[in-house]
Amino acid sequence: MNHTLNGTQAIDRASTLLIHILECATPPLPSQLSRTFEIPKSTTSRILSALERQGLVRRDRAGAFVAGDVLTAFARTQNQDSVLVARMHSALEKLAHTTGETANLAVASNGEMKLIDQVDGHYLLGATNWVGKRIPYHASALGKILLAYGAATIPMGRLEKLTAKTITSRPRLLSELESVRKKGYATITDELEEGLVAVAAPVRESDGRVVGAISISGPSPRLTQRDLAKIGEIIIDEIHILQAIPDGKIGAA
Amino acid sequence: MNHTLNGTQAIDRASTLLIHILECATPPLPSQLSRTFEIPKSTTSRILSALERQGLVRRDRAGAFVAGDVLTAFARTQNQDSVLVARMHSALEKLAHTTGETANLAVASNGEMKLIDQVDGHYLLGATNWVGKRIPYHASALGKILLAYGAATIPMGRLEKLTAKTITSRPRLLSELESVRKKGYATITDELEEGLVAVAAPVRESDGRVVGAISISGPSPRLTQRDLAKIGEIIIDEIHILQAIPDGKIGAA
DNA sequence: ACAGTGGTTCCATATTATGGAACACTATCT
DNA sequence: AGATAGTGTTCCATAATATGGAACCACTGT
Repeated sequence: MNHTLNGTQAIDRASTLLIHILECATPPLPSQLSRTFEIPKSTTSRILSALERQGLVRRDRAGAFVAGDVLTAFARTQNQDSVLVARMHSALEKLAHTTGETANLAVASNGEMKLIDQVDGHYLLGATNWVGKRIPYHASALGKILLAYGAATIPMGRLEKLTAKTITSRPRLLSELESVRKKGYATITDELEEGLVAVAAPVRESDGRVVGAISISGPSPRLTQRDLAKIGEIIIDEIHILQAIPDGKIGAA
Repeated sequence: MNHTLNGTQAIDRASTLLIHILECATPPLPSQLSRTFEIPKSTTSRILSALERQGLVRRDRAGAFVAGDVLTAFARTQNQDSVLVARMHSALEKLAHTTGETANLAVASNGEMKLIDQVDGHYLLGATNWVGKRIPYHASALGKILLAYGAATIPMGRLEKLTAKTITSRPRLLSELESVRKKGYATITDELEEGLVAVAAPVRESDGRVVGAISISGPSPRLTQRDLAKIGEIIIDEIHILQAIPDGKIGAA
């Protein structure tokens, strides 16, 4: 009975059960899981015990399985974005309006950058919708900010070369980050995509921690290096104004 | 070389890797995982491929591992609470003020009820902090509401008997839910804890879907059945008033 | 009291996961 | 350029490990 070609029957079964538990609206009992996936009672029980021991699943009062603490904790870390979006959206709008270019808000999320809000400028040629896209740290203005201020760490492994101008050497990236910290803003020129330039500045939590970044990006013919520098300062000012407003803690759990 | 006493080496190793990936700030490469957990390269690679195939993990551009789509989707479903808390907090405050008793807000979350906000009344004897506590559907007023209006489904397995008065028979629970729908509110009397009574009413999304419930609870000597009925109506009114206010969509991603 | 359902533990069995070796690829150093 | 070190994947013989039937408890509801 060679079901799977590769040697991962146990892990495949465990994963299937785990995923089903996560996606199921009403927590399944061991017996149901056993029947649904045609895995013998005893095996099902053993797998679930293992997952439970690791904290990936948990039993509710009735013995049915729900997501475990490890996963709920993970979920919490993922979704602290909406507050930031709400707080910064007006800044994005104002920046997009005054510059005419596209404004973006990004946060560092588990290794990759997450773009969580965008306001388009009034030009026809401009950045397309980036929200949800995955963009590498080292080739974007937003990413350089997050790296420079410790909101993210330089990823392991190769630094992917996206264009001829992309920074792929670690020493060069480090010195670039140093200069970002000196200026207070970060720029890219053709490093992410040919003809695309951008400038970004940090968004801070009330305790000073950098938790995100805001950028303005557009085509290089329209934005000179001088423009970028000027816009960099404008972004910084705009964020400062917003952050002067005290915001009480919202929400409970 | 019998490492584990139970027969779950593969699952244990896979879980360990998965959890490490979720908790790691910077995504680990296969080689690092292999070294950290002293699992041979080949085995590590095979396990990671299996997890990737299932969508539990994903590779970033550099080949390092981050949480997969299944898990990020799960995270999204978990945290849509904060909006509701923000919208309903003032209602809780008003209810706690007018009744003097403790007000709670709950949502249905993956099988178990999640209490996400609470405002205490002015009595010294009252409900303690419930936020974060896990309370079964069938023995709480909030839970009965969520069940009655389809925001949650009756859990599989036994209905735990918490006190002598807890409803533990499924037919009885069904008829109770029927009567809840007739009245528009739900009550409990000594069913969750001896001497504790509560009344709850549904919170609806703009499309009419019930997504949560608000309750008032206190000691039975202070709240008669008549009081509960009256408060039930008050809660319903209060929620109606708030929900008349239109709320624009917030946030982007 | 008894049948029925659900869950866990046990243990002999062989299926399945294991890990060393060989291979392929890329960047860094000389 | 050529050499080297570090990484990731595939292959395959081996035995360690996961498997699942059966026995055993525990609990309801009839």
